[in-house]
Amino acid sequence: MKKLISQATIDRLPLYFRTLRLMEGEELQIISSDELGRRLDITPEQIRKDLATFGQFGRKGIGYDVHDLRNNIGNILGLHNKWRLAIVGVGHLGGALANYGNFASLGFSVVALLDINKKIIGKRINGIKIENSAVMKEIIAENSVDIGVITVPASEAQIVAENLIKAGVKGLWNFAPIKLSVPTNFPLVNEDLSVGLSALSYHMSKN
Amino acid sequence: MKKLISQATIDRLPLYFRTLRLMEGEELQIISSDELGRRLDITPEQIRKDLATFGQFGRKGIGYDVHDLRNNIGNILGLHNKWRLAIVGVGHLGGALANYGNFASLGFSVVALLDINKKIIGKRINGIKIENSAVMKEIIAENSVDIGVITVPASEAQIVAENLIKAGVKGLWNFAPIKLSVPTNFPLVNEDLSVGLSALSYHMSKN
DNA sequence: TAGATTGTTAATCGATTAACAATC
DNA sequence: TAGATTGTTAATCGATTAACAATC
Repeated sequence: MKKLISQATIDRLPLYFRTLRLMEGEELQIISSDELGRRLDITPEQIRKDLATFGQFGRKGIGYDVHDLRNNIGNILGLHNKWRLAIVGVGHLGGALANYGNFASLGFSVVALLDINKKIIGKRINGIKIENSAVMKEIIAENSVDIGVITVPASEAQIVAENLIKAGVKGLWNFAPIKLSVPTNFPLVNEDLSVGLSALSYHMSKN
Repeated sequence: MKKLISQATIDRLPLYFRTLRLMEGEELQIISSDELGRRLDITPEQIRKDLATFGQFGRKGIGYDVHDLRNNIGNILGLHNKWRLAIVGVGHLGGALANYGNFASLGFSVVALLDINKKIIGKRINGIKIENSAVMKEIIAENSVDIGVITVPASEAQIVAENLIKAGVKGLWNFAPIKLSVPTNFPLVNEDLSVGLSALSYHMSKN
């Protein structure tokens, strides 16, 4: 009987993780749910409830050990896994992600780049050679890729997703603005920039 | 007495909008909530409920006119506004967004680029000159900028946000991984890529 | 008319908030 | 001890799902 954990809770954990890391940098030893909540504009009750989903990490009357809690949340999120990414579609966005430094500190590294554009195949970004998508299966296997990053046009995204799954990736990070069909429970996260931008437009229009 | 509309509903509207646009391309005239739901993996009840929040757009026994509904949703989202964007921080991500074509079709256009790096000030991306962030106020005013896009490092994001608001932007689209403090109800949308990536890590770790 | 489909009310489900005993 | 703070149960709130009358 699997306990179901809400997506809202899972999406807050990275915020806690990041803030705790900042606090470690500030040499803070102990933190209360109250202070953590103040920094993130999240109620302390919400934080305690989220953490209680996974165990008991604090001490009554005291608070949470910053380092321990950061470690525990990192483990819950699986950030110790050193995930290996392949980016499919090395256009502007794919190229930007290949260069983006923020993921490395969370344990993610880009190990392969794939495209179908002959003009850029063979070029290198950050030392990584852009390979032909036609040999995706081999590249994914050779580089032990865990996560496929989809930054191709929407029209190509579904077939790329299927090929990545066939090639053996364990999860997909999709930037193409389209609903992908994947096997039930296959790990997939969509980063749909136009949703956020449209929501911003909505809120601005009301004012 | 303002009726409160859930963020979940607002975030689904862009999905409806996009799908309806595809359907227009397919020359579809009429669509049911059932068919629209099938394409997006959303229940037809949910779709009807979302739409009912804003009015009555369908015909009983018939369905929705694809073109009309697309237009209505576009109006609700404020996509007729031709929003003008300024990107602050022209690194890899900022540069990628400056080149990104998907927004233009939704009515957003990038009209200004700002950075503090002397090495890139004066260069052009897509014909737009990178200006010095020191003259932000003037650039924002001259170009009638509506939306500030924050793609600077997290350490700079708060001050950039404050400067953009002072300069007169009406909304912020923030890519820096940090909680920004802005005036109550000031339109702000966060695109925190590390949240999605961490959630993906979580789901992959469970398997 | 019979079948299809919306718009809306009612029922259910799930997430957040409040309250508080335990305990440092 | 008194004050602080967690972990957890109960209460509330809000969002989704179900049901169905209206109607094309």
